[in-house]
Amino acid sequence: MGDEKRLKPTDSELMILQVLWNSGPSTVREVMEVVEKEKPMGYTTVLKFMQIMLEKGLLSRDESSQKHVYRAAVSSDVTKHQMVGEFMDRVFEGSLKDLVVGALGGKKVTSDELDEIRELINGFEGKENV
Amino acid sequence: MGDEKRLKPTDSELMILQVLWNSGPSTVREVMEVVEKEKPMGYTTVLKFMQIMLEKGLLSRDESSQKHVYRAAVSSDVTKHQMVGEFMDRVFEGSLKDLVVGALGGKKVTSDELDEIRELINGFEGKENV
DNA sequence: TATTGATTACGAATAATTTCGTAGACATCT
DNA sequence: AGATGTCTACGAAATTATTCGTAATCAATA
Repeated sequence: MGDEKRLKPTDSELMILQVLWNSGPSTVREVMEVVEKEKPMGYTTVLKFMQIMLEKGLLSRDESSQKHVYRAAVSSDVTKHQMVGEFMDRVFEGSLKDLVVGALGGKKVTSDELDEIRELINGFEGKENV
Repeated sequence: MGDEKRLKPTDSELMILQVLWNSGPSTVREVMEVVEKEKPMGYTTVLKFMQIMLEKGLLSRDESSQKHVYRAAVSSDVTKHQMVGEFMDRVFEGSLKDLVVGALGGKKVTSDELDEIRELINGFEGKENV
């Protein structure tokens, strides 16, 4: 069953994953062009990260062309779920409620957002246990 | 108004803050004894962190006794709120809804927890703006 | 085939974080 | 006073993350 690997992508690694999740399989240059808008970063820097991520198993690549095409080897859903789980443990001692309080606290939230979340919660009711 | 300082306590710094938030003002040894249960760490390591945090303004201390007594200089609420804000931006591109989906996703959640959160959301209704 | 342009591979510099050894200060107890 | 134990200060090693320069490779093309 499930492999309990604990991924903890660094900030830079996460940025790259986000691009691949959003845009699908891409070359280093394509990733770099998107990343650069957010955070200026040389081509070889991005390349290096992606090579490291390949070794770690965060990415896979197609080398059939001279321009290697990378793709995320971990899913957005699973990775983000793991990350929020870790974060919740670390910052809110595992309390989902406190996480939500923290996210809402002091902030202006539109009632549309609240509605959306309410729906989510309701949609979850009933399937608490696998 | 408001100082827009972006705190980003490291993992170790957060652990120390958590102890001080939970236990109140404490000596290095007291903090160390709590921290150690979670993560083995030498006395001088904890001391060093607390000295660094003092410089950064995360802690303040009372030096009137030979055993310095440290206290958190940043509030739990504000710090955690900032942290979850940053996290939400970084991982979920700012979407509160996606954060909640991520936290719930694939997980077993008790209906008590769901109830709590529903209440929270309801309690928030109405005061969306300031 | 030589030149140009883009790519990957590699190694290493820099920076940030974590870790701890050692020295000196201070109090307590013989 | 001298020995012991606990404390702080300081510096620096070790580790992890970020950054990029340089060389080698490959393809298109002049």
